[in-house]
Amino acid sequence: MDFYNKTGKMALGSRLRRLSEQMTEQAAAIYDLYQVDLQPKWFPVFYSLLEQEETGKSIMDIAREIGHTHPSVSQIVREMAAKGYVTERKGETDGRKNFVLLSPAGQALRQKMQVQLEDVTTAIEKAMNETHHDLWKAIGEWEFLLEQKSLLRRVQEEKKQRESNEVQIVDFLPEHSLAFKQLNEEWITTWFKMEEEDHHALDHPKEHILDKGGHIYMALYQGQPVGACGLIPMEDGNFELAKMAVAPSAKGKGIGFLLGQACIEKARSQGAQKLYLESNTKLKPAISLYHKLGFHKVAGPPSPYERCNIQMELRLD
Amino acid sequence: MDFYNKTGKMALGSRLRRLSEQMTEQAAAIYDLYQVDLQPKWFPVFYSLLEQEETGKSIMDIAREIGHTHPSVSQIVREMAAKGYVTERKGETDGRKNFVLLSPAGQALRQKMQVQLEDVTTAIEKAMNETHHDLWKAIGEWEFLLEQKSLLRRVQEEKKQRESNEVQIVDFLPEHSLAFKQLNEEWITTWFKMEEEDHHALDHPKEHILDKGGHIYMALYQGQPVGACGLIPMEDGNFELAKMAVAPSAKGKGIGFLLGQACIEKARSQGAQKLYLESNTKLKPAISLYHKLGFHKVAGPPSPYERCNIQMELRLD
DNA sequence: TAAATTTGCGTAATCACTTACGTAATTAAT
DNA sequence: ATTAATTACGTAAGTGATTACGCAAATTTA
Repeated sequence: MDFYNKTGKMALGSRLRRLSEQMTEQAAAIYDLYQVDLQPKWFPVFYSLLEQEETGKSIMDIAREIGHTHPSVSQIVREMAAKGYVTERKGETDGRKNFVLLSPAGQALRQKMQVQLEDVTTAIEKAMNETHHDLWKAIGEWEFLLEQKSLLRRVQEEKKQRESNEVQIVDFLPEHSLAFKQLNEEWITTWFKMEEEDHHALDHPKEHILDKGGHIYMALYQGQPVGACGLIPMEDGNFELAKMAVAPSAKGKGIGFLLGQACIEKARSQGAQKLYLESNTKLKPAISLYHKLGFHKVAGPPSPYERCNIQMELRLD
Repeated sequence: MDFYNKTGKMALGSRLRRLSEQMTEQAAAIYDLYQVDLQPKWFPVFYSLLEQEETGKSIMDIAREIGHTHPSVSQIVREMAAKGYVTERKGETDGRKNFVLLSPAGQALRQKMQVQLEDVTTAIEKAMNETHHDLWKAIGEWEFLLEQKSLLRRVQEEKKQRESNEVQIVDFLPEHSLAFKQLNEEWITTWFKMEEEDHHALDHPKEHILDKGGHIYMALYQGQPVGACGLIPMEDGNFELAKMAVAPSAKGKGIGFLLGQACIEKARSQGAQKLYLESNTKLKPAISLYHKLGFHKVAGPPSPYERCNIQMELRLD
């Protein structure tokens, strides 16, 4: 297929499907050649039953083993039973189960298939010797890769990384005032309600944060402010990380992490030894972000905010 | 999938199918992630249309390019047209054709997909870097292999070779008399009718062939006689290859070839310089077997057999 | 120039799976 | 000891491809 040389890797799925369909079609002809009355789709079930257990295997056992869904196995078993190759038996201790066993006729098929399986195996192995890249092993590796981390997850990570490269962390400017307020109001009102303290800091960031020796970083994505985070000086010379907010529409770009990193660096450069923060355990993603940044839970001084039920800190030395 | 480590290579088809199904499922989720309103199955068609030709592409053009059947393309195009991503136009010079073109809406999708395609490609390429065996290239190689020679053909060859190892070529014994006659009668009566000469040779092989210095080989498969072939001395000191017969049930085991080889060797050891035979062009497989054995067409002396319309010979020196 | 064959493509049926859903049996939680 | 959740499995419907078939247009052959 020349076509797939042009599309590139993203057509991997389509390409695989085409190849597998070709092979299944050939398989049917091969069963014919050996006059084995077995449909290719039965093969995994049949093979699973060869490993004979006295009591047979339940539908779910087989499904799990061969990696199909149970309705698929159920249907295949019904078809095989109609041909007399398997017998079904209700579970004695567990009445829901349906134990499937190869019948004598099924056992006879096994004999007949023996030669076929050998021929097919040699044919495929000979073909494989003509290739440089081992399809069999490659499939195995991909099954493993996808089990570890789905393709979706892999693409999500790629997206996140690309987008976070497009995120700029900049110092707060007067023109960010409105965005700073809105971003914070948004998350506070979705989870809690605005408190007295919030209004002070959000309406007058210059007076309440910057002029007191604090700092504010803004995150810009495609030029638009989509995140904010403040450093507020504490009495002991350290800083509190506060007013961290990211627009919901800009989630998944690693913006919180970038803002956090910027703040940590700033605090360190200001000679702080610790970074402190207050949050709420309801905010799971936030807490896990703080963990990722290196914060850990501490028992701190009482907070002026009602919504605070967890306090964390990060040692900078 | 542990299971497929037990089944061995013959489950290659089943295994491929499972992997491709997993990937297609993931693909759908990925389109969702980028909010691209495109079904994974549309991808090959869509991609083919990106390579824009002013006039569009006909259904068959697309089908051939992406390696699907035309009904599949036809249906996908219908679905895409319903969403407004493509426009259809009847052929002007050829009224049967249906030219498909990406609509402006389709063009817009292309823009939107650009980033997604890049992310997916990098994700897959990164995953591929974690593997030792290149799935992409392996698939390409297999597509090529199967195009050259189908899996069925490969298995057939394997079967033939294995079975021909189980074929024994033995000298004629009195106990083979009946088989010798029946094997020959069978093919003669299916194609022609028995002639005077046939009865002589088949009823009394000893007198008409062996005692005159000729020779007969029998082919045994699983102990049963399934083929025969005679060498009849000619006046010029050479031999005629005749009475070659193989049971229809034993076709495809290379028996004819083995019998032919045995006869050729015998003739050579008897000091013959040429081997001669008479046949009929209706018997295509036989003629091609003779060619494979090295015979070529000649104009020989008139034959006593009515059914003879081709004469061949093989030089032994 | 008429008849036969080939080609393009749409519709319907089929295939080998899947999800969705329902029922009954078993196990866990309150 | 109920109630709730889980598990086993069957049936029905859906999915993305395929073959089978039929019609009409175009091309080849007689």
